[in-house]
Amino acid sequence: MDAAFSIGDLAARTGTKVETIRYYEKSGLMPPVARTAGGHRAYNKGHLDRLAFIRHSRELGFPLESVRTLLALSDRPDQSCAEVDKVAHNHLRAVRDRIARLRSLETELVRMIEDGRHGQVGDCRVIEVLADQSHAHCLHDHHDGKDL
Amino acid sequence: MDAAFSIGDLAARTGTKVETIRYYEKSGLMPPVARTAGGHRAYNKGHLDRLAFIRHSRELGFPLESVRTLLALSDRPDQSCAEVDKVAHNHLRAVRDRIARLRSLETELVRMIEDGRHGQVGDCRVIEVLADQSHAHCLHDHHDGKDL
DNA sequence: ATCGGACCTGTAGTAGCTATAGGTTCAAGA
DNA sequence: TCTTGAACCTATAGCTACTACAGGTCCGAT
Repeated sequence: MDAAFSIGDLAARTGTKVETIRYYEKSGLMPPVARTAGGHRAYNKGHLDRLAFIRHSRELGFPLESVRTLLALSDRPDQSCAEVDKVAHNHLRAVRDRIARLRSLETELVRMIEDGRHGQVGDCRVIEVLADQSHAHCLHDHHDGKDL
Repeated sequence: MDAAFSIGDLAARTGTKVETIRYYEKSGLMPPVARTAGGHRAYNKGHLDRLAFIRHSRELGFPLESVRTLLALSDRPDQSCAEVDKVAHNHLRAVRDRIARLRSLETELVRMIEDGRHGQVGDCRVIEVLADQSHAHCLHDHHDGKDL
C-alpha cells in the first residue's frame, strides 16, 4: 500500500509538466495507470521512479526511442549492461557529431561576419556571401540537415 | 526574356527537393510564380537566385524566420548592413549556446559511461545513474529543452 | 453547499521538411 | 501522330517531443 500520487504530484516532484506526463503515457513510456472513482490518475512510488528515470534520460539528451530501450533494459538488470553501454555510446557519438557540425557552422558564420567587417562601408558582404552563386563559401560537409 | 526553369530544374541546380521548394512557396519564402498552360510552375533566373540564397542561409543554420528577414533586407541593400549583422550575430550566439550545452552534455555522458567502466562487472552504473533519485549527477544547467 | 483549482479528453500547433496518394501534363521516341 | 513514362500538380499525413488550448468534470477546503 503505497501512498497515491496525483499527476500534479508527479509533475512537481520531477519538474515535468502535467501534459508531458500524459504525453508519455499516450506514447507508451508511462503505463496506463489506476484511476480514482472520478477518473483521476493515481500513481505510486514505482511510477514516480519511472518518470524520474525518463526525465534524467531526457536531460542527457536521449531520444524517447532510446529511453524506451533503456527502460526495457533496466527491467532485466542481468546481462543488460553491454546493451545499455551501446545505447549510451551511440548517443555520445551523436552528440559529438552535432558538436562537430555546429563548430564548423560557427567557423563559417564567423568568417562571413568578419568578412563583412573588412569590406568598405555600404556594401554588405554577409548578403553577398549568402547570395553567392559560386558556392565557394559553402560548408563542404553536406549533411542531411536533420539538425544543423 | 529569360529561359524558364521547371521546379525540377531549380531543385537540381540548388540541391533542394522539389517538395521543399513547394513548401517554401507555401510558407511565403518563394513567391507564387507564373504557370504554364498546364499549371506547371515556370521559374526564371531571379527565382533561382532567391532559392540559392535561401539554401545558403539554411546551410548556415539560419531558421526560416531569419531567412525571411535576410531576404527582405537583401532587397534594399542601402542601410541594411547593420540589421543583417544583427541577425547574423544573433544566430552566431544561438549556435555558440547550443555548442556549450552540447559540450556539458557530452561531459555528463562521458562521466556516466566512465563511471560504469570502473564499477564491478554485473551491475550497470549507467542505469543506476539514470535512476538516481538524488539527482546528484544531473546537469545544473536546467534549460528549457527546446533543443538538447 | 460552494468555489476555485486541479484534473479529464481531444485536438491543434510548433520547425522544417518528407512522403505518400491520386491524378494531370509534358516531351521524346516510334 | 500517338504513346508512354517521367515529371508535374494538389492535398494530406507523418516525423520529434512536447505545449497549449477548449470545454467540461472532480476534489478538497471552507
